[in-house]
Amino acid sequence: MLTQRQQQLLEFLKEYHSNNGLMPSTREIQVHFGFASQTAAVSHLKALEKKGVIQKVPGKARALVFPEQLEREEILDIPIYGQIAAGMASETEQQNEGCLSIDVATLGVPRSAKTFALKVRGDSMIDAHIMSGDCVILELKEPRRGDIVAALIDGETTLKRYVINDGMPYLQAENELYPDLVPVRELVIQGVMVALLRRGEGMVA
Amino acid sequence: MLTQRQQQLLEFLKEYHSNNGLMPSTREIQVHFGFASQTAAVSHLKALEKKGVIQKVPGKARALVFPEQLEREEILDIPIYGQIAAGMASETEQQNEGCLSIDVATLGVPRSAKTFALKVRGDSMIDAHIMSGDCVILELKEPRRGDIVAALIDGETTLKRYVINDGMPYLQAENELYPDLVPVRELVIQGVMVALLRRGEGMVA
DNA sequence: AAAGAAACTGTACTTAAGAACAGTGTTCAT
DNA sequence: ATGAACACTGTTCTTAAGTACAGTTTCTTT
Repeated sequence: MLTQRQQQLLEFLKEYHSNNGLMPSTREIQVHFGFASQTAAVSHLKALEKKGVIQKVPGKARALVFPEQLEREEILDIPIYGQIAAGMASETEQQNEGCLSIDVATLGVPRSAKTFALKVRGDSMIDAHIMSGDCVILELKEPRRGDIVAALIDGETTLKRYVINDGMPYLQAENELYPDLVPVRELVIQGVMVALLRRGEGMVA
Repeated sequence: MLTQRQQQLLEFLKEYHSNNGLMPSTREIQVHFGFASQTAAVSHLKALEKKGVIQKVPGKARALVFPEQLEREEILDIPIYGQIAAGMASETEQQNEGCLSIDVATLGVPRSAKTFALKVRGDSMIDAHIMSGDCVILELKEPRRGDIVAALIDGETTLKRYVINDGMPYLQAENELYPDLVPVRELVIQGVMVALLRRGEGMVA
């Protein structure tokens, strides 16, 4: 569909945008490709627009948009706080072990949601099909019964199911080998699981 | 950290950027807030930059960037082709049941990777902890032994583990209740699983 | 052989938009 | 009480950057 040259143009636009967070001007395109005339860049952009891979907003500067970009909701940058979220509530700086960037619509959370992620270690939630190594995305909100939550117990964060029995909240592991019910006194819920991301080379069980 | 007014400014920037795919000019900010002077917008932007929530590229038009945006890799828009990918190989238009937008770094795939997603139905891979309703993200590439793949069998796409026994490729379900080995003749591998996304309200098992 | 798209050159014009500078009034902490 | 940050007004200047139009050349494709 695109010619070779047009492909090159598009690639440059993507690269420039990715590096600088904004679109190049027609003259910047000109110098990048070594055109003697600015019009070369302009006509290429027109061709790209006609083929629908970019959109131009007339009259405005650097006003090129990728159509996909417009359809996206806001991208959330979800910090990964590590396997053990100990110190999260304290003033200790949470170590940021990278970031997950996901569209809010993809996650299915409200735009205003406060989210963070934890890497699961161990198999205490294996019966809920949460594996060691999975990234669990949590939202700061009130848990409802049956939710899977990250809770602070004895200075360590664990993932458990939040259940209510006779009005009393309990935490429950999803693995028969683990202590079935954790009675709850000083219960600090750090977040409610809203999504899970598993990634990896082999996806080997 | 930010004053009320500065928060309003930032929100406007985000909203405008989300809607238009580019940043507002200082004069657009001016009219939006009803300032009598363009300088009001300029000084607010300066304040926001000093506080580190935006970056300005001097001399360039509409050249405001959110720092998070720069750190992100390219965002992939992964189409969801539905539960049954029948017709994928044919010329039938793949129905696009939405999209997942995720940073390539978050996924851990090369920028050039051709990816798509399928919604899992059924529990044939439950022993690999892939649940019904999960979104499986697949890449178009050659499968290696042990990979989980989407394969076209009898006009229907199923998720199976790709194993090689005595040089012969097999497909294997990850559920004891299912036919254990699917002998392979006309094997069409549609994609290799590279990630999994589970989302939902209750995350109830 | 003609027509059309693709890939440019060259020049000129207009405006969108950043930048600079000199102020005013308010609040707020030292 | 005094400087400093905050939240503006008003004016001017400059340039960054889009737009328009008239060509040339080289391919295809019909």
